[in-house]
Amino acid sequence: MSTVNCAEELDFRLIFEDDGRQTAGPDLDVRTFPSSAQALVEQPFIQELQSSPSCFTSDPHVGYQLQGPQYGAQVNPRAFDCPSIQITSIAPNNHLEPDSSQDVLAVGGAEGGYSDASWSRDQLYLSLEPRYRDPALCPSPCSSLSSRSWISDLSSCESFSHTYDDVEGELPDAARLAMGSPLGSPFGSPGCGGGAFGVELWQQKYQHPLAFNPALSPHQSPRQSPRQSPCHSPRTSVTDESWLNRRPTSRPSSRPTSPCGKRRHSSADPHARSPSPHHSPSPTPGASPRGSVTDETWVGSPAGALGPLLMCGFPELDVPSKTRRTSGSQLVLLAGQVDSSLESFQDPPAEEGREQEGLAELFLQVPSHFTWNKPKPGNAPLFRTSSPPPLDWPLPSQYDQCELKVEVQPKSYHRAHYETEGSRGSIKAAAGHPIVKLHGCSEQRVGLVLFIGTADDRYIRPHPFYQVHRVTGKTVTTMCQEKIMDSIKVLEIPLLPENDMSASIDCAGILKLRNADIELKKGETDIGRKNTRVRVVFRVAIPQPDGQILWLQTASIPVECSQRSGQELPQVDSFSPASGSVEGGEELLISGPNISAQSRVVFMERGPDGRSLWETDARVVPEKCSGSSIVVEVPVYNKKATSPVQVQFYVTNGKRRKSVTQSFTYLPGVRHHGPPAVATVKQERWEPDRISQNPPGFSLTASRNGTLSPDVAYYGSCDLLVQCGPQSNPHLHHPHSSAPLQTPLMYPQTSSVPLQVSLPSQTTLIPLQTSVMAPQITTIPPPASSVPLQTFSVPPHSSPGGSQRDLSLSPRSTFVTPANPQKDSVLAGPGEALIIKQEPEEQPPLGSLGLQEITLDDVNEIIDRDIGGLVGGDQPDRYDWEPKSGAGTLPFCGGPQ
DNA sequence: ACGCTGGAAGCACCA
DNA sequence: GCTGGTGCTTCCAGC
Repeated sequence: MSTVNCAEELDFRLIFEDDGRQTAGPDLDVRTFPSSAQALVEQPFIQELQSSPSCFTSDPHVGYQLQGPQYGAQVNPRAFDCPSIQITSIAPNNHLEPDSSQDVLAVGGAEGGYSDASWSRDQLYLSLEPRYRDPALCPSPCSSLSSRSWISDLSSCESFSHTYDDVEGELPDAARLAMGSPLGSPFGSPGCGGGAFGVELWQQKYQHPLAFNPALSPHQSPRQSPRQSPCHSPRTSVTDESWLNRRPTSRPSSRPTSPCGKRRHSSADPHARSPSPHHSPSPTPGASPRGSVTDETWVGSPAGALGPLLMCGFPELDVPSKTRRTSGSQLVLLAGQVDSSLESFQDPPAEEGREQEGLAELFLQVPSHFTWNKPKPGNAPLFRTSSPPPLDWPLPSQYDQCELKVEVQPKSYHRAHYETEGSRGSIKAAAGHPIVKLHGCSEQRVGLVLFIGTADDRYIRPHPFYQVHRVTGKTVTTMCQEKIMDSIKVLEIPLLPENDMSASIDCAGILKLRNADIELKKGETDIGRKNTRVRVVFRVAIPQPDGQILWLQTASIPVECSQRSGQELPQVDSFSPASGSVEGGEELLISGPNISAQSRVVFMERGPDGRSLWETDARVVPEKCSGSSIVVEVPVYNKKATSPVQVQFYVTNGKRRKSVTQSFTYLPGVRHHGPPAVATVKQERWEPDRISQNPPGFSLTASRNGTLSPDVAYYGSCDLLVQCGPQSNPHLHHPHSSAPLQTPLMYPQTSSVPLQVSLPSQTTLIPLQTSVMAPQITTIPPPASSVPLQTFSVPPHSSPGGSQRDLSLSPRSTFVTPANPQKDSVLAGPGEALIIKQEPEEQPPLGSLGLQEITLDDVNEIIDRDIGGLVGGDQPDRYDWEPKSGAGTLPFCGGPQ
C-alpha cells in the first residue's frame, strides 16, 4: 500500500460533494451508514458461513448483496433490508427497488429502518471508481496483532502491511472498502503514507467541515472510538503526529500533567464543553493530554480505515446509539423509514413466516432502537444476509434447536489494559478460558462474533469504554480475526463441527479506552468513571436453508475490568440458600474472593423508584466464616409477605467496597428444615438487580414449534447453592439437572437452560419488577395460531427513571414452584422472569405482584406509545438513553436504580 | 526482546 | 475552599 494509493484513492470531496449529490447539509440522512459498514464487514463472514469452505473467502454472489463499486458492472442498485445507506453511482432520484440489484455498496444494518422511499434524498453516492475495487484494499484495520487498540493500529503501517496480510484477499472488496482500506480511504492509513492526505481530510472535515461534507460529520465517529476531535489534544492532532508521524512508541515520554479538557465525571453539562468545530455538540478540543484514540487514531484509523463509508455519514461513527436515538432529525427521518425497514426485518419470507407463526409474540423481536416499531407475531432472529443485526440489537440465545451458550464463564475479574500498556492477556476462566458452544447446529461451520458489551442495567450493547482486543501468542490456540462491525471492533471466531461447535476464547483481551476520550465524543452520554464492568458478548450467524441468517447472541457474566475494583471488591461467587423464610434466621453461606469474616452482608429491598425501602445488616456468624466465605443469618423480612419476595443483598468490605447485589427470595410461610440440599445452579447473572440482558421481549427463547425455551428453570427450594461466578460445569445448569433454580434474573442470553416448555393452556409470564411504574403483566390472547394464552410482562411505560431494570429486578419475579416444577415453570428472561403456570389460580394474585392484566392490544398500544412513538420520531426527546437519568429509556430497558 | 502481570505512583474528581 | 477518599491512567518491575 503506497502512499500514493492512499492519497489517490479517495477524495471525499469528489465522492460526496463534487459529485454534487452528497452535499446535504447537517440534516443529511446518514443514519444508515453504520449499517453499511457493518454489513460490509460482515459480508465476508456471512458469505463464508453460507458457502465458502474457507472461513474468510469471499464470494460476492453468495448471500451477499453488498456490492461495491467494484461490482460496477452491476448497475442496478439494490436496497438492502436493514437500515442502510446506499452508496451508489446512480442518480439520487433514481428510485431503487429492493432487491432489484446489487449495485449498492453499502449495506444496511444498524440503525436503520431505511426505506426505499428514502432513497429520494440524502443518499450517499459512491462513485464507481474502479480503484475502490482494488483487491489489495486492506481488509481490517482492526485486526491488529498488537495489544494496542485497533484504532491505534490503524495508524500503524505495520498494522496494514503485516497484520492484514493474512486476510488480504480474503475479504470481498466491498468489505475491504468498508473496513477502510488504506487504499480505498484517505483515512485509511495516515501512517502508511497517507499522512498528508490525512491532514487534508482533517482540514476538510474539521477546519472546513462543510467542504468535507458537514452533513455527515455529526455522525461520523464510531461508537467505540473517540471520534471527532483532532483537536482534543493538541498533541494528538492528526496533523502533527497522528497522521504525519506515527506514534513511535506506545508509551508517551511522560505522564500527562493535566488532562486538559478532561470531562468532569460528575458533570454532564454540555455547556462545559466547547462547541464543536463542526455542527455538533461535540466535545471540545484539548480533551486528551496525549494521543488518544480519538485524536490519534480516529481519523487515521480504522475509522479512517473504514474510510469513506465510516467517515462519511456512518451514524455510529460519531454518534453513540444513545445520541442517535435522541436525534430528532434522525428520528424524523426514521419515521418514514422504520416501517419499511421493519418490514424487511419482520417479514421473513413466506415460508419462514409460516414457520414462525407459532412463535407469535413469544418472541418479540425488539430491536434495541428505533427499528422496532410494531412487534408482530412471527418475528424471529432471522436476517437477510445483507442485513445483519446491529450489535446493540437484542437477540435471543436460542432459536429452534440452536442455542448459543457460554459453557465456561470468564472470571469475574479481568484487568483491562490501556493503550499505553502492553496486553494483559486474554480473558480467562476459572480454569483455562471461557468456552462458547453452539448447540443444535453442528452440521456446518459458523462464525462466532465476540465483542465487549455493557454490563449495566440496560440492554447489552457495545461498551463505549472497552473494546475487545485480539491476543496472540504461543498460548493462543483459537483462530480468530479482528473485524469491525457497526464500527465496533469484534473478534470473529469460527465454530467448527470438528470442535463440536465450541470455541475456547483464549484470543480475546480487553482494551480500556480512556474515559476522557470517549466521554468527549459527540453524543456520548455514558461516563467511564466506575463504569468498569463489561460482558463478553457472543453472536453467531447461522445460515438457514432459506438463505437467511439466524443470529443468536449470548453474553458472559459481568467482568470487572478495573484494577482497583477487581482487587478490592468482594465478589460473590456462590451463596446458599437462595431463598428462605420471611422469618429469617437461616444461615446464609456466601463465598467468593475478597469475602471474609470482616465483611458485612446487607440485605435490602428497593422500591419502585429504585430507592432502598429496607436495608439491614445480616448478623455475621464469625465462627463459621472462613477466609473466602462468610456465614450470616438471614434477617427477618420487614414486611408481611403473601408471595415470594425477592430482595437483594450484597457483601461489603467498607465504603465503596460493595459486591454486586445478589438476589435472595423470601418465601412466605416457608420454613427451612434440615440442611440445604446442595444444588449448584449456575447463576449467570452477576448483578441481577442491575443487569438485564435484552428487552423483555427477548426473555424467551423462541422456537419454531411454538414452544418456549425459558432461560430459567424453576427453583423451588431455598436450599440452593447459587453459583454466581464463573462456573465451568455446563451440566450443572441443564434444565433437567438437579438445579431447579436459575435465578430468574439471570441473563437470558447466557442462560444455558434449554428448557423447553410447551405452552400450557394458559401461560402467565410474570415479570420481575421493581419498577418505577406499577408493574404490569400482559395477558396476551392466543394469536390466530395455536399459541396459547401468554402473559407478557410489560415494562412500565414512560417511566422516567426507569426501565429495563424494572423488569429484571423484581423480587416477585422469584417464584417458587417446588411442588411441581413440571407444571409451573419460571421463565426468566433478560431481566425478567416469565412464569408459566397451567393453573392460573395457583399464581399469586396479580394484584399482589403489582401486576395488572392487559391485552395484546394493550401491549401493542404501549409499544406504539413507548417504542413506536420513539421510533417514529413522535417523541424524539424521549429517545434519550442517558444512562444517568434513565429517562426516556425504552420501556424494556432498565433505568438506573 | 517481548508479552504478560502485579503493583503502585500521581493526578483528578468527588463527597 | 479545603481535605480525605476514591478512581483513572500511566509507569515500573518481575517473570
